[in-house]
Amino acid sequence: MNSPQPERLSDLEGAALALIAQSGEATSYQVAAQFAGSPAEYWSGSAGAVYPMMTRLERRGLIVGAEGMTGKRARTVWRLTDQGRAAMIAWLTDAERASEMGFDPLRTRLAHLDLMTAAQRRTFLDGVARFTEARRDPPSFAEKPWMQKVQSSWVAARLHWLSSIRAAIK
Amino acid sequence: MNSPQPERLSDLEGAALALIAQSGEATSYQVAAQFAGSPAEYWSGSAGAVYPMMTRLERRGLIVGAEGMTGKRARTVWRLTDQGRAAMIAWLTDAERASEMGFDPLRTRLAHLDLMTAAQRRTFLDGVARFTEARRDPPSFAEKPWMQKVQSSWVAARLHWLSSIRAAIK
DNA sequence: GGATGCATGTAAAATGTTACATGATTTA
DNA sequence: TAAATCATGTAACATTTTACATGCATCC
Repeated sequence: MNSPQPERLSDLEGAALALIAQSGEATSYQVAAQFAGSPAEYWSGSAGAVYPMMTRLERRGLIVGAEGMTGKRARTVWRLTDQGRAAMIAWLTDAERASEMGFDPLRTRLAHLDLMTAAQRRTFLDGVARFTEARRDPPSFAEKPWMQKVQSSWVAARLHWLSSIRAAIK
Repeated sequence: MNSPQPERLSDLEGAALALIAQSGEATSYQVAAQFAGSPAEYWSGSAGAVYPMMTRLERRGLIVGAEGMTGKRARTVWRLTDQGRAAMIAWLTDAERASEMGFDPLRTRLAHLDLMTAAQRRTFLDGVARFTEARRDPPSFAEKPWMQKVQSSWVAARLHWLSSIRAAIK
């Protein structure tokens, strides 16, 4: 008796709605800039992905745009509709989805550690540990001090994982 | 003085070459089945992604196909060329790429924990811990016992990360 | 011997990347 | 005021998803 099944949000869409919710409103450019500035390289934040996505979200009734001006320049400022907020919260609190493994470039490679020579393996694992360590303090998070903690404990957990692996293949 | 720049492999392509290297040869179907059977839902292993990718890899000279038969059915069996093996090893041993954050559905949501009510937050974090715990022993890895260890220590690291987060937001 | 699932694909549509265009604003 | 950068997009292209087609093998 309710509408056909309001297609579930992709993670890019969910994250975009969440970003709008954070400040109440945002332009496509601002959303794209947030993605681009994330420490996760996965989120490219390219205009070609974000601008069309926003008009899709509008068509689905999840956001509404207000035509505005920055100086002499036209622009659209997006806000969540009630539907959009509900969809965002459903996406955000989906614990099952949140526990999926996602895409992990390290894990993908670990599955093929046996294709490396012993020397390559050593160099590789050392290198990964060094690069991971360097991520402890990325240049973001000015306004979210607790995200600093999320980040640094992510690094700690990864380094711990790496040493378990070293021990296991020894 | 060397060729234009042999475009770098995507992670899907790198992983496909590595899968072929594991057994020496494989059909597109077998590669797709490996992706589909992975505990990481990210790798869909759909035919529409894998079959065309294999012909792309062939055009790039990284694999060669031998026309064969299963009973009365035609099929193509792929093997790595020397170039393909070199490209695969370069992809596999790239420590910098391996240390990227990739796409993590949990981390993406943690960045917006402040949009949840306290009760939602509790339910969410409990749920994630339960679902993560359940991944300790996935039904794969028959022939790679050490991957079992990689998996279980991944779970341990994640649970540890989760409890750091709980402590931080308390 | 019909239904179900395995194996090999292709086609249409959605999504994302890369590259460009264009005007406004800031900076040197 | 010229050059650089910010802001707002669009277009062409590549990739991936979803859905379908088709023939073989197996099982009931």
